[in-house]
Amino acid sequence: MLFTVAKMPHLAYTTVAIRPHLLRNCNENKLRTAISLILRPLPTSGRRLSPTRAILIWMPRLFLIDSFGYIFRAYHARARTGAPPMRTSKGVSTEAVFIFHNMVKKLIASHKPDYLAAIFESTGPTFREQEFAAYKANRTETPPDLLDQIPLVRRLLEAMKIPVLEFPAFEADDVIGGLSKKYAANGFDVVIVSSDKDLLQLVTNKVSMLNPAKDDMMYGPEQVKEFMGVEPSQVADLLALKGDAVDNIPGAPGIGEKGAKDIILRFGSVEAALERAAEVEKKTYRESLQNNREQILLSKRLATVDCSDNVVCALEDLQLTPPDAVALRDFYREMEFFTFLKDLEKTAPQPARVVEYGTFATYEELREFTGVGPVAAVVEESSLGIARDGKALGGPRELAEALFNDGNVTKIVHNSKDVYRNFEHASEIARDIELEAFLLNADPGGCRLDKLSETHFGEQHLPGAAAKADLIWKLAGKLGPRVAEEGGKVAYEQIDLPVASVLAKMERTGIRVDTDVLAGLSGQMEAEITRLTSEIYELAGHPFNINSPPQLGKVLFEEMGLPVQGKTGKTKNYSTAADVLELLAAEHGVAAKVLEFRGASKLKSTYVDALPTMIRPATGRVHTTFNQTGAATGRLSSSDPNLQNIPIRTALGREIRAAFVPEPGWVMISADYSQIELRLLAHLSGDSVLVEAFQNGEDIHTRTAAEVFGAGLMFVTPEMRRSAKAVNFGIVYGQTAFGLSQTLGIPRGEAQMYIKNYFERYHGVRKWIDETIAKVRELGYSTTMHGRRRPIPDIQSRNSNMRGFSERTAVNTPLQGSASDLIKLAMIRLDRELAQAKMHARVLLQVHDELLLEAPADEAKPAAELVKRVMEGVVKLKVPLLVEAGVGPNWRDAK
DNA sequence: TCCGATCCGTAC
DNA sequence: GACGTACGGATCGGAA
Repeated sequence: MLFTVAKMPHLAYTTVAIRPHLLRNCNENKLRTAISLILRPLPTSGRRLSPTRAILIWMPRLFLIDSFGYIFRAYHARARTGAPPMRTSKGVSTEAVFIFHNMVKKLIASHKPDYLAAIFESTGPTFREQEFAAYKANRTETPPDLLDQIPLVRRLLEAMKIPVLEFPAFEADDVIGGLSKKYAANGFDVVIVSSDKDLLQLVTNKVSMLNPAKDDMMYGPEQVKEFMGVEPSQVADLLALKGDAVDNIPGAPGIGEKGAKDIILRFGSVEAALERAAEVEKKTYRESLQNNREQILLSKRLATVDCSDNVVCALEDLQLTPPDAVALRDFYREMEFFTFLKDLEKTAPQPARVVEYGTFATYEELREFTGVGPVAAVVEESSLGIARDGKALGGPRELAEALFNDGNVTKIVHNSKDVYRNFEHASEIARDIELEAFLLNADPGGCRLDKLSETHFGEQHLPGAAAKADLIWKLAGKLGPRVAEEGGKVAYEQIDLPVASVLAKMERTGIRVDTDVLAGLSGQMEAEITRLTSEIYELAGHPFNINSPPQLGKVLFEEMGLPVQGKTGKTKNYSTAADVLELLAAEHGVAAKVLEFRGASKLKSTYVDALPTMIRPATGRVHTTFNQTGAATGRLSSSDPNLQNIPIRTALGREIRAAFVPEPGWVMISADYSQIELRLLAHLSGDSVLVEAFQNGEDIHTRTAAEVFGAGLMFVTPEMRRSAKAVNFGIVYGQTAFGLSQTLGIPRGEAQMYIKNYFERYHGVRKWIDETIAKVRELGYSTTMHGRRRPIPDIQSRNSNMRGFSERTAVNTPLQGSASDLIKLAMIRLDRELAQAKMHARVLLQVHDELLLEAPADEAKPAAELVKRVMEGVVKLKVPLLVEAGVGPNWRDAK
């Protein structure tokens, strides 16, 4: 919390941190005075100082309300006076709610907590009751009319947006103990709001207690000592001896308040007192200590608050937020708290925007609404929702098509691609808040509508199309200005928004799959798998599930005694990953067979058998879904099915690509960028060697081999080129020497040498990497060539693992993300040019650096040339972009 | 019976 | 632990 101390012209602009415990029982005026004493006037001779004010910074403060304890005491305090209980006209008891509400309201007004939570007792037995059946047995039975008010208090807290914490088997005291210890250790000032003296044991320099029942008395360590006569840490010891009637802590018979205090002051603790009981002069005390050892120790356990890290709650959930004015108003009405109702209307004359819901049944009725200005729109299973400015309507889904086809209506949606996909003739959509949210924070998963509602309004939204449309409208108001101010506008307007309709077209088109080819492969693989299965069983001596890594691990490493190469991450099982099996292949034939089994099994289950089930009967083709917000770098992702990971590397896998075929009489065209990320690295870093290599049209891996191994270009062997290729890939991914040594199967020192040589030759790259990391560290986010941003907060982390990860991400994102921007731009232009040229060729898939098209055979040549021209000419870089395009009867052969 | 975690492997 | 970005199948164990 910040506030300005005015009228202190002798002070320069100064920041002071104040811990509340230094200024207990201090109001704002006293605080100002204190500050003026703390700050010394700065010399003003010679120059003017401005601005002349001081800013005080409170440490963040967490208030924990011992809710039930407070309600209970407040209720009985009133009952003792004999005053009539407070009830509504319908006879509902409201007194405790009223008292609690006043307390919380006053607390917020006078202390302005940063974080606040109301703690409740859990239902069910706590560990204290399990240990000592009589615990709290003396406590007055909770009166039923008080009990009935507990749910009302909870509703009040909900309306005030104050989080309620309750955990099974933990008393409120223990929850408070755990939280106060944890957050005090994290630099918070914790204030416990309670009138229970047991809790004074939690007080430290960072934890204080506020007693709202005693004129907001604030207890710090000194006040506790004054009040209790012992240190806060000795409060439990004190209670253990003197006992507590309310909680039915038995204590030491014959030792009362005075005796307990003396004993604790003298010995320091219960344990020490028991140890040295013989030294106690007074006979009753001495004998009580000597004869009641177990009971006293039990008492201490009962009186001690459990401060272990016992509960889980997210800090951000505890942040104090403004109340839900609408819910609060309704609640006040129900409780007949008319004064509060008036206050509420006074302070918030425009009580939270209330949505006016309505319906429409015909397009004419819809038109009345849409004719006025932009609308947020959403299509659900059977309904259409539209909204603007606090008005939201719901109607039949049948009218959605007319709405989206109507070019005169400005539409704002969440996920425009879906609309384009579902409505072929949809007019242009003005805004897509999913993409806006993604451009602001490239968090896959964080852009879903429900997530956005939670993030921006901290609430689950109502179900129903009208409410959803209202939510979209509200979010649009929040996100739009930010995209403009905070960057990402170019990427949004020029790339992500326009590419949505292109992607929708691709999804609608789908791709033809030759099921005969797949059926043939399936049979072939089945035979292979059967053969390998029996061979592996033979070698193992018995059958087992080869697909189960734990079972396979047991067979290989326990039964067959093969050397263990490593353990898996979480479960510490034997690793049976491919690199491990490759090492084992030298030891035992079974490893190679398992590798073969795995390969065939993977291909069969993931692709060969799965793809035919994904064919949509209506079109006879498979229609993937491209996700524009699925990858933090801005890449697309593909799912249901994923057509961006169809095999190509192995011969058998490549056969699967032969099953992707064009329309009869058409051909496949595949066009892919050659080394686009390395070309972008050359462009962005300006490294002279790299730039020159690309300008000269050299083979970049051969060139790198020559540089790293200090050989002439003519003397680079295939082996050297292979190593250099791995180095080049590693650079893009921020590889370490360890990673490279693993990839290449060479000693780490050798890998380190490769990397060292690389950076010596490509020193421009080294410089760019360093500068890129430095920039991300400064800004907190990474950017692509077109201004797409990806937040990378962990780059400041003290954890070197996290920091290293962030640094690699910081280097990789501009490369991967810019490449992704470029191919999306190319797709947008290609779509336009194909239409202008009135060609029938159409884009089917994008696989990061590749576009796959199908075209009538007679269009093959011009279409392939067009694709190549558009992709290569998408931007002008310091190095040329090269696209390799091929035509063929299927995907495999179009290369 | 369903769901999430884990391991593993496919793509760029 | 150690190479960036994804998606998905099989298994397994626990929750419903």
